[in-house]
Amino acid sequence: MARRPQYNVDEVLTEAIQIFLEHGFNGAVMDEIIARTGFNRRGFYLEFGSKQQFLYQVLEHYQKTVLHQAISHLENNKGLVSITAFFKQYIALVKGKGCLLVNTVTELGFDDKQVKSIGRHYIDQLEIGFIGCLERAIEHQQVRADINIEATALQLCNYVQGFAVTGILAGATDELELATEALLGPLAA
Amino acid sequence: MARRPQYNVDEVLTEAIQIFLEHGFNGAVMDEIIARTGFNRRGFYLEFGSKQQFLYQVLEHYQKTVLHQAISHLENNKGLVSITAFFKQYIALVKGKGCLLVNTVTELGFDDKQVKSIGRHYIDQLEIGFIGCLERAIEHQQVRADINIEATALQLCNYVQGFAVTGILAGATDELELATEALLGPLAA
DNA sequence: AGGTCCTAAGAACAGCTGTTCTCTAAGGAT
DNA sequence: ATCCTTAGAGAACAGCTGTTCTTAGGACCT
Repeated sequence: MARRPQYNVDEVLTEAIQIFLEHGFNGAVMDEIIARTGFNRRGFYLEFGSKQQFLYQVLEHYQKTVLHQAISHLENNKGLVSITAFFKQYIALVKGKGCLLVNTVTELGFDDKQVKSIGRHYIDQLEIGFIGCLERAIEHQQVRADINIEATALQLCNYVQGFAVTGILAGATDELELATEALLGPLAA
Repeated sequence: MARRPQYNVDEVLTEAIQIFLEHGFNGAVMDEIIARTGFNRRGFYLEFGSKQQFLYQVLEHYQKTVLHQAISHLENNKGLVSITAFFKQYIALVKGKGCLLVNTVTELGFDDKQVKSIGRHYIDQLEIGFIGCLERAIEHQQVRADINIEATALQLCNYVQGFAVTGILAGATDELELATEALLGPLAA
């Protein structure tokens, strides 16, 4: 045996999230990725193969470590409370930064079918989570019984993507929180 | 005098919208821009100076010729009808394509302050339009009188940005229309 | 301690990108 | 018809980008 790697793949992926958020995929250059992740070129290509395949792993890491913090609330499925908790958490995650998944879809969605597919699965996951919570919320009479669950879930999904964009433009204001109140208020029973 | 240019700046800008929508800013290369716009390199740099300044002009053109088709409905200010018309038109514009302004903000928003500024102005413009229409709608008792106008306008703005993202991922389905019904329904008086 | 395997650092490379330059000829003015 | 300005096509260029290769040194095992 010989020396062991000094880098930690998880730390590399975490730092890469920041880099891609700042510059996009095509705007992020290998020199910066190497420098900021504390990686080295040889190891990088041994580990990931290419910049593009690296992106896929970063996206997966982003979903597991960042987005999951919000989505786990939906998976708890405690009705309206879970939805409210999801939005609160999600806003905290994207405020001032945006969402790496959304940014990647808007940048590469046409050229890269895999990115598009990842994006679709993400939306599906969200929709399923919302539908579950809405069903539970109706059971417990937390929301109006006459809402169309599927349409409302789509509405909420759409809303989430909006935050990802507005989050980049919104400064320190509480625009996002205000908008969420207007969104969830009318649903309540 | 001598020869006149064979290209038409408006046509060039219109074709460029497509190119940037497909590949993003950094992903769109000059060779394709030159080839598809029927432009020539020399004329391009005489006319626009650089790829980046070209982008700003394309964005302006995009707002004037594409987004304005939707926003003009808000400027009509006929209350809820205008808002409904806006969404219908906007969905048609971004379905299967996305929004160039949103794509550019998510790709370059951190590095390019001018792009960020353009994005902010766009959101402000939307918000003002929505507020005007909501005020009118309340006057005419088209929506519930107890809504918070500012918060609802923010909510609608956010929604618009969501469509820009979902529009890329949604295929030929009517997800977007369904979601809009769920959005505007609860507002109605 | 010494040998050996494998890592870190970065030089090197080929291809690409945005931009500039050259040269030819189109076409309006006279 | 001729001149002369300027557009068009693309060659040329410098700098950059992703990727590979070289080299020197570090750490684990015996």
